[in-house]
Order: sequence, then C-alpha cells, then structure tokens
Amino acid sequence: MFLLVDCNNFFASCERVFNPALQNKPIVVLSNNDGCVIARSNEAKKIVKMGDPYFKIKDILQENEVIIFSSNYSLYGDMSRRVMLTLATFVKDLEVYSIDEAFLDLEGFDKHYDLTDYARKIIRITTKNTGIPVSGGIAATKTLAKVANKYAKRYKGYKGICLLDTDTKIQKALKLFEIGDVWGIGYKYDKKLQRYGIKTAWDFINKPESWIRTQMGVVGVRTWKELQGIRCFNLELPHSKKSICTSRSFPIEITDFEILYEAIANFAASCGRKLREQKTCAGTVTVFIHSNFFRDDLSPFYQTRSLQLPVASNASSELIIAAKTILKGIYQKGYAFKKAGVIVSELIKEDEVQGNLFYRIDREREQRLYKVLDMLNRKIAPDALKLAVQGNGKKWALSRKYLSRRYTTSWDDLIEIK
DNA sequence: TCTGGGGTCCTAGGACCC
DNA sequence: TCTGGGGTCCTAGGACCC
Repeated sequence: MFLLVDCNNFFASCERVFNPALQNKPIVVLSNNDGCVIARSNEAKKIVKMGDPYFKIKDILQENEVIIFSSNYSLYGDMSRRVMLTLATFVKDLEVYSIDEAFLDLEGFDKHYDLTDYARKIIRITTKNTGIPVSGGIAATKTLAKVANKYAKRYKGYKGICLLDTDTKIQKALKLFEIGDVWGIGYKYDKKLQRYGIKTAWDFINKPESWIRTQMGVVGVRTWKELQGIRCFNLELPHSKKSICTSRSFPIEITDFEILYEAIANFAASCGRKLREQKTCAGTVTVFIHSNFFRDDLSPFYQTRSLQLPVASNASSELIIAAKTILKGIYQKGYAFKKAGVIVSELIKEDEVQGNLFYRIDREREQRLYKVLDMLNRKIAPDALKLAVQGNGKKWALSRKYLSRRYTTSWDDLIEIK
C-alpha cells in the first residue's frame, strides 16, 4: 500500500506556524510579483478562487479582511524539508513528490500495524514536529491514494487519514468522485469526458480500455488501470532534473536591451547555481522572451532560440555568455517584453562531461571559483557574490509587498521573544 | 494506371502535475 | 496600472537511413 501525505493549505500553513494570530483567519498567498492567488487557507477558499489575479479581487479581499502574503519560498522550502525529514523517519522508502506531498511505501506494514492507526501516528507527529497540519490517503495505487487523500481532507470524520482497501469502499469512493478531480485528468480531458457523459471516476473505469486508449492514449489507460487497483506507477527514487528553467514576469514592460540582458544574465546565473547543486552540466542553453500576452491591443510576440555549448557547463559565466549571444539574435527593438527566461537542458553528470579538442578552458580553476562563490552565497545571502553583469536588479525587480520573514533560514529574521 | 517495407531521430505541440 | 514558476511525458509528423 501507498500512503500519500499532503500538507493542508501548505503555503498558508507555513505563514501560520510563526504567527499564531493567523489561526482561523482567512489567508491568501500570492504568486511572484503579487500576481495571482496560489494558496488559500480553508477560510479563504470560500472567498476567492485559485489563480484569481490579485488586482481583480483586491476589494473582495479587503471587505472580508483576508490577510495577504507575497510568496516566501525560502520559508516554504525549508518547512517542506522539515516535513519530509520527519516523514522519512517512519518508512524505509519515500518519494518526495512535490513541495508539499510525499508518497510513503507501506509495503509489509499491515503485518504489524493497523494501517490507519499507524498513518494517524505519522501525521500527528509530523504536525507536532513542524507545526504544519497534514493529511493522508492509503491505497494500493498512487492514483487511488490521491483519491483517498481528498476524502481525508474533505471529511473531518476520517481524522486525517482515509484508507481505501476493499472493493466496496473503493467503489463507493469512485462513484462520488468527480472525474476532473482525478490525478491525471486535467482541464481538457475533464471537459472532453464530460461531453461523453462521464462525470465520475466510476463512469470512467466502466468505459472499455480501447475507448480510453483512442481518446487519451497510453497516459489515459494508466490512470484507468490505477483507478481499478492495477499499479502502473511505482515509487520513484530521487533523480536529477532533465531540464532546469529560471524565468520571471517583469512588473514593467521592458524595451531596453541592456535591462533585458541584465535580467537574462541573472536567470542564467540562477540556472548555473541549480545545475551545480545537483552536480550536472548543461549541453544546451535556451532563452525565451515574450510580450505581455494579456494585452489585447497588441499582437503577442514570442521569440525563443537555443545554443549548443562547445563543452557542457555549469559555470554561470559561460551560461551567461551563451545566453547573451542568443538574446542578441532574438531581441528586437521596438517591442516591449513582459516575461523572459533561460532554460538549460541536455543535462549530464558533472564528472562525465565530454571534452573538446578545439575549445579549452581551465575547468579546475573554474570549479574552484564556483565552489567558493556557492559557499559564500549559502553562508551570507543568496547572490551576496555575483558576476558584475548581473547588476543590481532594480530596474526589473519583483514586487513583493506582503513578504513575511524568513523565520527559519535567516539570522536577521529570527523571531525575538520579549 | 501502376510507386515497398522497415526503421530511427528530432521537434513542436499538447497534455498533465504541483 | 496590475494576470506565477517549474517541471514531466507522450504523440504526430517530418526528415532521414537502408
């Protein structure tokens, strides 16, 4: 059996841990640039929708005295790490599936424990250790564990844990489960299935496999099987990423090449840092820039281009040079850019990089340099030490008006007790 | 008039997840 | 005025090989 543990309203809960006055109050967390709603406390769920643009719902938030936060990923990332560390003490194998979710392998546990009791113990101790409320779903497949988890959250009676272990229970659960809420069924397939009269997960599994295959390909068939208890997804072990992206929307529209370049240089440097963190090098650098797609007075403008590096690299300086070459090729005067990003791909392990007879660079020296740079930035502050081309970021800085403190990762932000 | 059969690799786009 | 960011996998079609 799998146990899926999911943090309740994760970002909102993180904000509450260090500010208990927020208990039982409606909270929303906004995306970068304070753009739109990306997390809500239960109280706020009744008031605004996920993804609502902030500027459109400002008044509603105010009327309802909703407390607003800009996203604080230093805090959420660290709280996530704490949750995962606690969960890891209970099982041999777990897969950290996202910032707020993990699949735990309960194989064999049923011989010694009552699964529901054991899972309740897990979530009780996790909440005690971290301050984050969590809930869990247990079932034979990941997709069913996801279903179970939704029930655990939906009904208080489950006391945080829902177990789907018998055909009767599963059938009952699927009959009441909307098809669009199934893991693997997104917006498009939801609409499509609804058109064919498929409203619940139960309707879905009663379609023939061939029909699912034609309409939704092998991906759909996997979901169809998983809902019937046939395992298609196993616990995945940690692996390094296959591509890494750093991108931002700008609070203003940028027309100037130099400002855009400064932003791109920072994105490339950030990709470099992430590459070094997972000990990989990138073979290809891609840059994209685009206009404000929300403006209907202008036709959308989008440019992207890739460049193969002569030797795969994770040195920020080399990535920046490549990114600048690309940017020069795709930048066009007279256009206003609202969003840009750098993607690095064709990632290979740091120590398996293929050399190049015609392009020599002192890799050892470079590696020592970035080792020091990363170490200092970890110790002092992100980007305490950076390349001069990265500038000061003032011209394109994100707006984060409602940022809380980095309670757990910055000495300056520690709570003082009076 | 009629035009084989079997394969690989790459890319763009589309679907999904959080 | 103001609309997030970061990923994965699959598929179809085109180009190529013999």
